[in-house]
Amino acid sequence: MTTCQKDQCKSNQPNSVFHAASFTNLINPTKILIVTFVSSLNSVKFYTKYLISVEKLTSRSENYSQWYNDLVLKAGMAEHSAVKGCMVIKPYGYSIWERMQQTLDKMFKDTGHENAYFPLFVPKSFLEKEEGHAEGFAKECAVVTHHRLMVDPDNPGKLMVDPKSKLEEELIVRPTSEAIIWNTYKGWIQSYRDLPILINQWANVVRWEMRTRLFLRTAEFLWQEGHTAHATSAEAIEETEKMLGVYADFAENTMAIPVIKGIKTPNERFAGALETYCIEALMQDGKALQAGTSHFLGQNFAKAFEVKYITKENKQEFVWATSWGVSTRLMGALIMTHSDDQGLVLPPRLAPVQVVIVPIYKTDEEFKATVTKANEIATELKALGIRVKVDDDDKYKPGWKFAEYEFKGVPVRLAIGPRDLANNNVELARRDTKTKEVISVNGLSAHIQQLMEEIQTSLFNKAKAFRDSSIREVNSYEEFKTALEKGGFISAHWDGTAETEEKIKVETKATIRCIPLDNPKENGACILTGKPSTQRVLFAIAY
RNA sequence: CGGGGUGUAGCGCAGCCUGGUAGCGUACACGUCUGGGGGGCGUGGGGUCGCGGGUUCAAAUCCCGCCACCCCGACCA
Repeated sequence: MTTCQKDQCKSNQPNSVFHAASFTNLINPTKILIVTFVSSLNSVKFYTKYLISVEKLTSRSENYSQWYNDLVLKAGMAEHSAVKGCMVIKPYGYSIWERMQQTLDKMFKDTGHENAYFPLFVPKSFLEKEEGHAEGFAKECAVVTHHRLMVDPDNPGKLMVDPKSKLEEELIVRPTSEAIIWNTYKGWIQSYRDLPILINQWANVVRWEMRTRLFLRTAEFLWQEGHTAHATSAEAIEETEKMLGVYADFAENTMAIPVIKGIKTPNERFAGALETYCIEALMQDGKALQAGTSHFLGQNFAKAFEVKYITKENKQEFVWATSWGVSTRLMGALIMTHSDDQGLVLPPRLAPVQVVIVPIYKTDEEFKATVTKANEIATELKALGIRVKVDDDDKYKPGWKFAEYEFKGVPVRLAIGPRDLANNNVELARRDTKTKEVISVNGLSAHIQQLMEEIQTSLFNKAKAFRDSSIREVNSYEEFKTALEKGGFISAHWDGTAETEEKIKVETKATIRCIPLDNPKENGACILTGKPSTQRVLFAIAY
């Protein structure tokens, strides 16, 4: 029985990534290739084997969700692991994450933060100290109860949990680190002189989600979590807002993803926070994605862990806290913001390879000549700090390489053949616009350097135009429901109650994504209850 | 947890209904002709058919049980 929805596909596997393979005994079968991918970073060459499929993608209009999945798998970003809900981040995907990390890490340090590392395990008694926090995370925790295995006496060759190794107290695999960190801060803080503490941690966390999606929601994910301690409320709020600004800056300028800065409603707040600030992005399918959060934790954790300091006036005060984080989920945002039916589209600032040069040749002489020229150009580009790769691999044909680098989102491709050599030209192809032009080698590197900026900006502008055109103001519940079908953000009045928010969520699946920070005050009537409202909020269906 | 699927070569799949030599494509190896958008031809290697029982002279195929994963929903960054 055919359940796959793709046209003509006979697969009975609805999630089949490889549709063409289901065209039994027909043309265009699945192709999977091992290619050697070479990236040059700081003169060091990394050779990595990638397993890549080169068959066509499901189109976005056909099935957005499947397009996303196929793309992540086929572009070699990540794959499902043997562990349910956990993914393997593959070298190409990880190299993008590394670039994100590097940029963010510098931004954190430039704003006065230092990195540290805290334990993976949180004793259960720590987690339960802050009540709201405990309740919020209780349902999704991995729990360590024993510390030893033994050979099963009844089942040779099998292991069993040694019942004698039961822990006195269960350890929770961190879903986030507030508890263990604030327990630690207790020992670090006595006086106002010890404040502020501005620490970031790069780590993995585990949240036992019922349903997972590559990058967007996995049981284990990589992130950074900042945890700061301050003497005053005002200082902590300033920190919270500052880091939200860092996130917005990073999303927009490095990832080319436009975001809306805002605060969450009490319903959507982080468990244990007094205020949750967020950046919200809009994906191509009209669904919103929370891209980062920054929390003002008040004195909740200080009180729970009894973290006090002595003021200049020799008085005891509880410490004020913030925490903030972004995760590998941003990888999902990156893909769903820019990529198309031909594969990944990467902004130059994050692309592991920014320019690929493909020599085209028939004879050995032509090979030597084109590769020599390619290397000359590459040297010039590298001198300008551009990440460039010359693909002189003779195992693959030019056409294959073109398709391959397009799929992997390399921003610019140069092709050099005998014809170009004769005319001192190269063929330059842009991934984002899919345009090609033949241009002179003279002044090429400067042109490309400029082009990198142009592509970066162009991607952002394109995404922003889409986002801006997807914000719709409505003034009635009927309008609201109609607008929801189109996707995007909906700007509407809300009476400010959790009941109304919940009812709208149940009836329409839309949630309040945020109350934008720069929101103008405006009197109106709640779209559901008609009660007075002083400002619009942004609703959307979210990932 | 509810609903729907799938486990057969590295990957994608057919074969199962109607039991009888494990097959196709691709990838891989070698040869050869090729080479400006995913090459052609030829040869070759590669398998605990998810696991455990049962029926049978004989099980990938029929029966029972189990496991795993994927997709859709509720929960969440």
